[in-house]
Amino acid sequence: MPDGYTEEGAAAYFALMEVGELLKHHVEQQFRRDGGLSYVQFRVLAHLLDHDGRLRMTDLADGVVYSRAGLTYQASILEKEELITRRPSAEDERATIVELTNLGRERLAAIIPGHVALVAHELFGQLSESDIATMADVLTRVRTHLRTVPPRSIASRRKTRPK
Amino acid sequence: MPDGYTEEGAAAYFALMEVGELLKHHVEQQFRRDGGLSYVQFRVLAHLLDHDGRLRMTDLADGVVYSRAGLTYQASILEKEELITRRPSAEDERATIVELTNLGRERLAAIIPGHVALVAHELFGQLSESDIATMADVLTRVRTHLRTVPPRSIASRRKTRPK
DNA sequence: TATTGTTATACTCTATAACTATA
DNA sequence: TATAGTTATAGAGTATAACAATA
Repeated sequence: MPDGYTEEGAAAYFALMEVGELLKHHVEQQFRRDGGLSYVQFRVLAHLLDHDGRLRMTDLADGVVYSRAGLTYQASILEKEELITRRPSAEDERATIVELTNLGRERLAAIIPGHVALVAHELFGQLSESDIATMADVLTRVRTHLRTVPPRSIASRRKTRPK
Repeated sequence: MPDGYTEEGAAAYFALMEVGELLKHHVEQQFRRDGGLSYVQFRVLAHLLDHDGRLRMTDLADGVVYSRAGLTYQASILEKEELITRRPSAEDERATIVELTNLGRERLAAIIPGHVALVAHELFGQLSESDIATMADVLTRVRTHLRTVPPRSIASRRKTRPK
């Protein structure tokens, strides 16, 4: 058995996974209630907002960690609701530029305050500032480690089980 | 804005959610590879193992946090693979007792060592013992807080948005 | 040839509602 | 009446492979 496996480690792992799931469930409901968006859809819009409101499909797919086909599916829904637009890129005509519309920004604005309040209540509710600081530090390190894998949009290049 | 929202808090939240997702993705692949089970299916079997190998459907659904209908779907798959059995309860003939078979135990045994190794590597890899202790403490507290909601198997009783 | 994005398709998972049987 | 479980069904999300267009 590799070292690192302890009762406390197991407790941390189980709690981490369950907290992630429960929190996601709460957040999903809030997204749906306040903005009629699914979890993924919110993330797509939020990621656009974080990148000046425009990104290429592939970059957006990598950012939100989805396959390009999966993003095309979500993008067509969001486009139908006029929360984003899609148009060919001027520099590279293969590429599609996704752009957040004003309606998309409004939708985010309708969701974000409640989202912040929810997380503040559910997650930070009973935690001290030093707890939060430790969590941020520790989890950021783990995330960096976990990210050491190729993005999914080029997953077809992997060599495992080509079948 | 509610207090509790800080840059560090946001960092902790985003990292928490992403770590949960990435870790789940890695773990899912390992379950599939080493035992041909999905994430949920593993959890169903593992939850049974944690309860002397037998539980009623409803209790199993609550334990794994799924609707009864969803569990019936998974149970029929697991039963077909002979990893569990289902039979009516003797005390309450409405109830179904789910029982882990030897094959089910073997399947778990084929998965668990790799699972432990994976988590030890991916999650605990670069964390100190005190980091882990803090995580266990903090996240257990949050989990307790988040669990303050009725289990999903009786979700039909809620009074919000009866529609 | 490689890359971008879309389409077609199939599959997994989940939830709702209707139903049966038992308490 | 209420509870346990199943079934039917519908919907969301994801992945794979094949494809067209462009680099």
